[in-house]
Amino acid sequence: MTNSQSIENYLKVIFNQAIATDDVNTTSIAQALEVSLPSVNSMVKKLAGMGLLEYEKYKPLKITAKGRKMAAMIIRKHRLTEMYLVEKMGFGWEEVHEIAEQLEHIQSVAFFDRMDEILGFPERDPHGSPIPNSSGEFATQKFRLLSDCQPNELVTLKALSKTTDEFLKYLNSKGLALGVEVEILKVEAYDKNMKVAYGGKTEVLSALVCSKLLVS
Amino acid sequence: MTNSQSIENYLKVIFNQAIATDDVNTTSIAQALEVSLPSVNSMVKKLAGMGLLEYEKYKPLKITAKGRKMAAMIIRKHRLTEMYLVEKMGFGWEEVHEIAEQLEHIQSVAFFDRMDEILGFPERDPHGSPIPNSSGEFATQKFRLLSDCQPNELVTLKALSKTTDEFLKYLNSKGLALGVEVEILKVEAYDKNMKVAYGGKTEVLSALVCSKLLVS
DNA sequence: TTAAATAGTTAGATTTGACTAACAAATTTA
DNA sequence: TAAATTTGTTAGTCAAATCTAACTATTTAA
Ligand SMILES: [Mn+2]
Ligand SMILES: [Mn+2]
Ligand SMILES: [Mn+2]
Ligand SMILES: [Mn+2]
Repeated sequence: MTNSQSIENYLKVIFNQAIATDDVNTTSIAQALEVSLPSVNSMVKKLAGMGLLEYEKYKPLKITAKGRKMAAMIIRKHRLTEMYLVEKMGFGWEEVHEIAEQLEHIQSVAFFDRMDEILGFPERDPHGSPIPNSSGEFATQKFRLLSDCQPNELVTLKALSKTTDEFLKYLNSKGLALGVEVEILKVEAYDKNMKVAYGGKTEVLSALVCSKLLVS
Repeated sequence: MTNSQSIENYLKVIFNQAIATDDVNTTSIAQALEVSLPSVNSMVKKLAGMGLLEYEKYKPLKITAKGRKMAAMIIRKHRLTEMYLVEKMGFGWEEVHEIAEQLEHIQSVAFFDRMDEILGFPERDPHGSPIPNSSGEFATQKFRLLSDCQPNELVTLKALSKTTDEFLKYLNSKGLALGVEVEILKVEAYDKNMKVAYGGKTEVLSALVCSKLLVS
């Protein structure tokens, strides 16, 4: 095999960080993957040798077009899997990430293309993140943070940012799901807590929660 | 992770060989996995250290109850996957083995139990091999070889032995599938070719083919 | 029943992907 | 701007899983 799981996991992290900040630093990769800095350093050299990154000592890393393409295909597999698990196998959105983290390394284009077909070529995964198509292209539409919205706005929950299974369980307990319409009633000046209304009830959401909800 | 893919692949091969011959030898493992004898030797010692095998220098290997149980769970994952790919994702029986070879290493009991449930707890995979249940038990019903049948017998194709994707494609081309009723018309004394009738036509099947078809 | 062939083992090397310890460069802060 | 802190690199080690070469035990055949 030319690509190990390890290589794929590094590449995916680097790609995701590159979306946010364009150039990427070693320490943040180490944190994301929970490995030591020297491990990152040596893998980065290998990835550069494979033409997936540009690397110069002490300079920030840049992902190449080839690296982006390859990363997009891994993310495609991850997100299609999550969507398939939720839509076709009855898992909850809080149960699928860990399974997808493993399935994304399966080497069978046909397997994922079949998932895609069965799902009707979805553009977003169960958490609202875009699913790259089989050419590696994907929606770049940006949503607003709920925490940037003002009182009296009426918005729709579209996606989540930096989600964890625990956060998803919290959202379940509050009846918050993608597509829910939320009206902002009041923003507390002191701590930015938001009083909101949705699904026929009112709730108070913390600033932390509001900063992870993407709306339009 | 306590079990690597490599460990799982060895254990599965050893289990399958143990079904056929009770005790297993190093060389046949090496051939099945296409690795060198020393590689097998060192892995066997490791598996013995894990309590999955009994190993004494120069003696045939024996799989322990613990080893059998673990192997059965891997085979369960493999065969459930094959069944799911065929029944729920529209793959042909000749397309699923290689994908299952990878998916069998996914560490999520829930994922495979959900497949099992969706499939209605099938007892056999698309090739007629028994699927262990979630406790590791499975049907041990033995079928006859078509090559052991006599003229004028009417039998049903139930399973395949030592199948490959190429053999499955050959069966497709001949319209042979599990459940097909086959009547033996004549056995050629010289080369054991069989003249058979099924699906409203007659065909001549070679001894090689007949020795891979399991019937009842 | 010895010799030849086969099967299994040991020793030592290699690759991959991790690690720690030590150090060097870059950045921040005083 | 010099010192302190943070970030990144190098060197060297380790474990897992593989290999080849050399050797030993067991089995088969002359
Ligand atoms: Mn995910
Ligand atoms: Mn992964
Ligand atoms: Mn198979
Ligand atoms: Mn496998």
